[in-house]
Amino acid sequence: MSTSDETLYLVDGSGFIFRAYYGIRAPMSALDGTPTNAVYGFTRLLLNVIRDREPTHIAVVFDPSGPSFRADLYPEYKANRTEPPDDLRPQFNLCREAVRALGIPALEVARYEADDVIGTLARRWNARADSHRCVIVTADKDMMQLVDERTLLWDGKEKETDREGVIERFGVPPERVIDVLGLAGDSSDNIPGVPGIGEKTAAKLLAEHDGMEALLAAASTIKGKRGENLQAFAEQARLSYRLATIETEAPLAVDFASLALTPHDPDVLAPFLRRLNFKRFLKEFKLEDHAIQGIDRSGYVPVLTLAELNKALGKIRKAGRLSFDLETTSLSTHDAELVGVALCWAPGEAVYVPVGHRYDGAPKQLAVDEVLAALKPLLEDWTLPKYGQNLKYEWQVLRKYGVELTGVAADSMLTAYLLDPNRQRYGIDELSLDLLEHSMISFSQVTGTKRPADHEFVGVDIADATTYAAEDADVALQLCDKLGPQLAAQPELDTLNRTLEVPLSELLSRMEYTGVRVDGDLLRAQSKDFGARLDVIEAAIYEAAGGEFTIDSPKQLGDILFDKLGLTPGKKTEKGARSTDAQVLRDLRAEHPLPGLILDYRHLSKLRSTYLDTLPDLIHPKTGRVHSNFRQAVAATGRISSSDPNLQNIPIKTDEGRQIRRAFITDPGWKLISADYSQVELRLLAHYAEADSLIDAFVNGIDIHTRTAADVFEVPLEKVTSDQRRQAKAINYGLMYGMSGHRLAAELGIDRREANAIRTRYFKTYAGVKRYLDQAVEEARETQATRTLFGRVRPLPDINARRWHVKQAAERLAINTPIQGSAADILKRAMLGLDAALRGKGLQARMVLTVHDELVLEAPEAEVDTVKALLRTEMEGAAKLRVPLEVEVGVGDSWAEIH
DNA sequence: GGGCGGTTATA
DNA sequence: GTATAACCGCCCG
Repeated sequence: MSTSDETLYLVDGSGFIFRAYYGIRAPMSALDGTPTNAVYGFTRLLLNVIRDREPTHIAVVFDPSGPSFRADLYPEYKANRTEPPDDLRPQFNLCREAVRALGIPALEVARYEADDVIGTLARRWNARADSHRCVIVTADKDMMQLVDERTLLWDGKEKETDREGVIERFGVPPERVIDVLGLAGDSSDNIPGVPGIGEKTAAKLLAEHDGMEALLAAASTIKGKRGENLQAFAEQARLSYRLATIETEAPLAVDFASLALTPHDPDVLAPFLRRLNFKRFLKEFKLEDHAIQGIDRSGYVPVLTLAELNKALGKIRKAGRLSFDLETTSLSTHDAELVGVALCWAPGEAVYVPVGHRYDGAPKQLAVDEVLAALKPLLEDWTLPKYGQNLKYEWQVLRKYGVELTGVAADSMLTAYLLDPNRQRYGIDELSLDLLEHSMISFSQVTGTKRPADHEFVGVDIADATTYAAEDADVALQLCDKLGPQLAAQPELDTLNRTLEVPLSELLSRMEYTGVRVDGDLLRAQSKDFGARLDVIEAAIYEAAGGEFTIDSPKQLGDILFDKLGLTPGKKTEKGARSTDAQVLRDLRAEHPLPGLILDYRHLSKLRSTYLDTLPDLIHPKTGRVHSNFRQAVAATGRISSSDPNLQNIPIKTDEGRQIRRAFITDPGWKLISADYSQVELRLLAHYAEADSLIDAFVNGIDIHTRTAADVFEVPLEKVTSDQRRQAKAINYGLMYGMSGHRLAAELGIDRREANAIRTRYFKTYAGVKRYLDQAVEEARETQATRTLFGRVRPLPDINARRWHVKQAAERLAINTPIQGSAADILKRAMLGLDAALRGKGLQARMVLTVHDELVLEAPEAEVDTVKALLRTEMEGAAKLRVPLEVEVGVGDSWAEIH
């Protein structure tokens, strides 16, 4: 075999995990949220070794989990080590996985530390042939005792340590390193050594004596305390010497051939890197598009004839279930035309029915009408369970074609969301990768082009489209099959899925489809007006600043304010720059005219760019309406979010902003009706806390902040000042967010002592609130999760974190999530109840917007009174709490007229 | 063009 | 102090 010039790299695995952990403080996490900073740094090191150092052989050695033989010699050995931090613990095994994924042998020997295994291997390796070299990759100085002519240390970066390096570091050659450690001890390993002797002294003494034993023998000739200690602690020095000695004859059987460096297997490495979200490495290895053949795609068949379609439908009927996915020309449902339908009835068994592929040489396909006619009975059969991913979209497209999808058993996206609402994304690709460990074929792999654009699927080859589309339906089914049992194991979540989220996705599909009417001309006119005002402010800003600059750049603005004008900087931004946010600018208004002008500019500019200039372009030409996307699997608390455009942050607080709501209108003869819950979150707090005084106020319709002020400041209700009410309001809201005393003080503009006094009085009056806050945190600690009134669960992995601020943040979630989440559940229940009532009565009225505690409907004028009554009943009856739920309803021709 | 920091709109 | 979405500038590849 090979005999010359081989180099073995031995990596101190355990040591580098800690170094990577403390070296990379930036938060990083895998797809499932596991922290990965240490794994990343560790993997980077391994890559550096392989790429830059070109080893012929390599092994990574880890410390065993149990105690080493040294603990038998000395029970205190390494007894000073603290437990690894919580966010490091899960990374140990991931690092071992990383080693395996790179095709590198990982070694671990019970009762022998990594040092011993490395020492043993190094000696045996060098004994094989004169030409062999060994490089120990470590940052541990103790390893220096192993250095010789053919063994050197490397720190993983630049520094190499040979014999000269050891003498430089310790003042003694490698063979005397153990003597130094025996005398000086090693605080990191809890090796005692001799009191009063450190490394420098040890080296000095050893220069005069031939080794530690010789020194100890001559101890009586050394004067002073040092000599006394050397005599008194001679045994301790000998013990330390033994502890510090790396065992080079550890019992292990290693075939060096198995340590030869082999190329990694992309089928192993790619999924690992994906799971850990190491995009950088995927790129470096050019593995971005590497597919894992986790799912067999051979069962995917295109369907081009009616006979084939009917055969597939027979299989679906026989299987008794159907997962499907629609391919269309556009993600915007009002523009979407069917291009094909994927149908799957069992894992791996799916067909793709193209109906609209147009390209040179495209085969004749079934007509969309005949396909839908054949599918309609199945899609509308409520006894045939349907599955899919984000069926909210399918509902809309099918509705366009006159098909009313019924009998949805599960939506993989919603199921995954209920089981873990903390995920960042619920795309089918990621769910597949993460939960099925299957990498789906990407659009780019199918088409060779980057991203799907409108109409692009039309030109995709049917064979490719079959793979792509059928896989979507297949994976959705497999996800549902995998997650379904997990959901069923939690009855409350299962109920939420069946009775709340799935029906709601259908309702949201109708709301999106309907959209809301927006007066584009009005917005454009307002934009013009704002533009003129902004021109004036802009000129004044340049005047005040003494020159032109990019006002929208916080960086440039900061330079002007704090350097050029010399104003007093306030708080810092996250990255350490001087903040120019509204709070800072308000505080600076007394110093200079510029900050006030910037505030005015920002206000108008924000409104113009976000609403006035954007909304008119989002009015759909066919409907004259804006169709927002109501997203059901985004907010970890259970709220619905809105995007493209976000209609949940339309201004209301300022008069100028509120004008924008004048553009939200409805059709002639119709009215907008808005209903919002009055202080639903505070009512939930009162309910949870069973706080009598709060409950009493809600029951009797007393203003809750006034009541709180009366209780806390010990004055009669009618004597509460507006300032006291304002303070009470800040407390009530602050508590729901888990606010600190420090922040309360800042909020109220009082000092900490006063704030604490107010806090104390509050908790004395509302002992139940204190009890709730404590209980919420306590329960979260025990269950590592928090839940809403209706059983929606949010895992809180950080609730027992070691790091104070991390734990603190989780505690605030434990307090706030049940409140915000229960409010979200209640609104969702109300939406479904209201929808059922409207349909039951055959009314034309329909929901158009949902804004956390508010519902906006449009209704023919004749229905307004009925709808108002239904809104009250359904919203107030959506939950039975210890306090009544109250709803305020308003009617108008525009959204601005209502509140 | 993508990603991120800073800022601000809402409940 | 909770939950979002979206804009702009700026730096990067």
